[in-house]
Amino acid sequence: MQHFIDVILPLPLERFFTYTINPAESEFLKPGMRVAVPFGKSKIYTGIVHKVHQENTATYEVKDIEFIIDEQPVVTAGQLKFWEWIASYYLCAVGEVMRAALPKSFLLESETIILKKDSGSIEELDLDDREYLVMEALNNRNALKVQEVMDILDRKTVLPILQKMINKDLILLQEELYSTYKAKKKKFIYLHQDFKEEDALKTLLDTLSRAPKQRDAVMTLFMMQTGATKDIAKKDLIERANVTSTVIKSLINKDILIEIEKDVDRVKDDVEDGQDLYNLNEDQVSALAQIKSSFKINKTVLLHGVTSSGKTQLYVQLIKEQLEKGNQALYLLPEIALTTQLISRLKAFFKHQVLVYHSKYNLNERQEVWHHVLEQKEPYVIIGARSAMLLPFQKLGLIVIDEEHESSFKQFDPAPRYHARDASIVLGYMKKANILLGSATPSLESYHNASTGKYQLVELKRRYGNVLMPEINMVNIKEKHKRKRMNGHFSDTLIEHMTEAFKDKKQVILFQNRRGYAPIMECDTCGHAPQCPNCDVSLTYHKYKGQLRCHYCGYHTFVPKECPACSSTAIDTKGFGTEQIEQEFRMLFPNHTVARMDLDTTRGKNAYEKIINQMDSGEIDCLVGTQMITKGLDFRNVSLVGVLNADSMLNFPDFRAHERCFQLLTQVAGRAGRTKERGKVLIQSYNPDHMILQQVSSYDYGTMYREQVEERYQFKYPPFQRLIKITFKHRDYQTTLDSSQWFVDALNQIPHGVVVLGPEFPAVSRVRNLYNINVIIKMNRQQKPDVIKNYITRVKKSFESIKLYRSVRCNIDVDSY
DNA sequence: TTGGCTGCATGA
DNA sequence: CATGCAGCCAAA
Repeated sequence: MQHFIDVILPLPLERFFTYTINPAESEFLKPGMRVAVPFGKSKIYTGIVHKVHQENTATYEVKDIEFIIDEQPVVTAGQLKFWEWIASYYLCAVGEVMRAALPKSFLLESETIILKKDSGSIEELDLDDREYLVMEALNNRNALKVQEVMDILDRKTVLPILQKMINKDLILLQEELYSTYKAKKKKFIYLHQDFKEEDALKTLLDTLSRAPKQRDAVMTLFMMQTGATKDIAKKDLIERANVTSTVIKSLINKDILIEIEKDVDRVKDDVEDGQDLYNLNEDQVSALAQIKSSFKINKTVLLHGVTSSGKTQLYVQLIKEQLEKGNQALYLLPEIALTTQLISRLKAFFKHQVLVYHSKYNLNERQEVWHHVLEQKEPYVIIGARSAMLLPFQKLGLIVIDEEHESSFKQFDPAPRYHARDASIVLGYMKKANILLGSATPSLESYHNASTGKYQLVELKRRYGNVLMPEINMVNIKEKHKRKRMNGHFSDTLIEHMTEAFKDKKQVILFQNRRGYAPIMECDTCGHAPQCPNCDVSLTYHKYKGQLRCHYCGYHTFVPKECPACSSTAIDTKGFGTEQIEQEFRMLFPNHTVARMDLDTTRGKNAYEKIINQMDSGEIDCLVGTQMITKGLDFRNVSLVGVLNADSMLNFPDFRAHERCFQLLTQVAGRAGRTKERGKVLIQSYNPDHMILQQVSSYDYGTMYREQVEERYQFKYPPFQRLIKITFKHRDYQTTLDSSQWFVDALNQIPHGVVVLGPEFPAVSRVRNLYNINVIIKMNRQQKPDVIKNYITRVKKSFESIKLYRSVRCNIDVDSY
């Protein structure tokens, strides 16, 4: 009997691929193991075994697998099921989910290596120019990758040349599989066997009396060893004994000390001891009880707690109980809220039971976390951004989704375009885990689910320690302009309050949801505004760098001295961003320090942390930032938050604009006065009477919810309807338009009256030289999503078989937020 | 997604 | 006719 396996490959292909294996392999291989398989003419990929079977239905010649990578499955059966759910719900290939789920280091890559065969002098050989170049390069480096040959010869098709060279017996190809994973090594120091006895040690110390530093080192090592359970790291020894590494080295040379390099487990390394998380207050105790009773009947809970009401403490309690039961817990946060502040607090509480998983962590660390979760030697709490839900959970008891309203839980590009909140709720059902959503400003969807009884709503209405919610006041800048009370973009009221705050040695946060100096630079004479050559947007002026930048594609040029259209030198800017606010601040408050926090200033690896630390230590008086500052930052000494212009957020052409604006402003406001004294928030706006702003200032989530939900109902938006967005991209305008129109026409033949909107150009209709067109499909809750999704998939398949439209890229985004 | 194959335009 | 490039299609 023949044996086969079906394999998932990390490619955007619909199908599994079948390979032959021998009976022993068939015995050994289990779903979830990795195998290296040949695919295509020359490639080797890492695949995941999906199924081991004996059914030969193939009409083609089935290939053998290359080799087996794992002893044990690295992917659980539960994960495979979950992957398939994601693929079918979000309309993508399982392979794409696999690629998103596995740490990159799990995917071995084949790279064809070219080796030099004959060591004879190249001058003697009969070579043409290209062969000569390749041979010369091989003489210098003796191994080349195909990619490097392409670079050397500056052309794409090198394989025929290489083939010829193989035929001439000049080179050989080596298919090499390699893993990029390298365990972190650490050097440890041990005392040589001979000196373990006390007498021997004494004699040794005597002989070292003329080398006091070496003597110290040995003494210190001996002291560190006594009573210690762990091995002594070289670094620690050097530090403790206060000697240089040369001292250690000479001791090693004398065979007195031994140095051994060992793999250390990054994850378990270095946990600092810390304090307990404080006790719960009355409100929290009752909220906790409510949550637990809902969990008993397997109901998902939405925890609506005002900013700084101590939601985290509840999470910690619930997580603790799970860990005590020996379960795993998953704590999802938006990327940006995963600060060291929070992680170190949790590490202090849960010690080594905390695992952190997000994109800032390097591959090796992610691989280690994966193995820890899989092997579950201990109950762990995994704190992570959206991709953490793809870990190989075993006994998952609890999923906490904090800041559940955050749109960054949704992955946009590339596929799978999943929403981590929604998908992890499904994961929770599959794993029979309790689910807790938390937010100070819940998304309308979740709140709607709570009010229809699908979720249980639990509220925390007071701040921890009974600190009052900050007082929010509006500043009408239309008025202020009229009365000439504006100083740049600062109203007199804002300046007054800032001065006061600084007098009390308090800090201030200023919020402007736009980076750069000014979003538009415009010629006063002819009105010409420099545009991005690749995208359909104006370039943003960055004064500090003297550049005009495109925020969509990263294009940048120098600022023109005169208008490129009419040569006038009267060039002005429109609008303002964080950079301009920072500059105006320096003029207004020359004696106070300011820092800016936005995408531009947090590029570097630790830049973000650095700003937070400076803010914490009080080095900075004022922090100017974009929405980056709204997420989970906990500064104790901020008494005032200023929003420079709330209007830009209200006038966004998106059905979620008002909800977002409410959430954003409420969250920024929450940064003020987190301890004892009541904080203040000033919101500058041209429309201070706008509903949303009024609701923000009175903390009226309820009214906001009711009004918005009514609008959503009226205009057929979520949570009443499901949205699927299809985006078409192509460098040619007409092709994009035609192709999307074709798609719409095909979709309109869906029988059950699904609403298809578009083709529609988005606000920015061209990005990176590609035209973008959206088509939106709306379906109501009665319609079967599976049926419609199947139909969409069918339409997409026929779309892709049209020659004319083949080069149009077509992305399907289910529940596009 | 990748690579190779096909077909076509280009150039000596 | 060789070379180069674009578009198409299979991959197990």
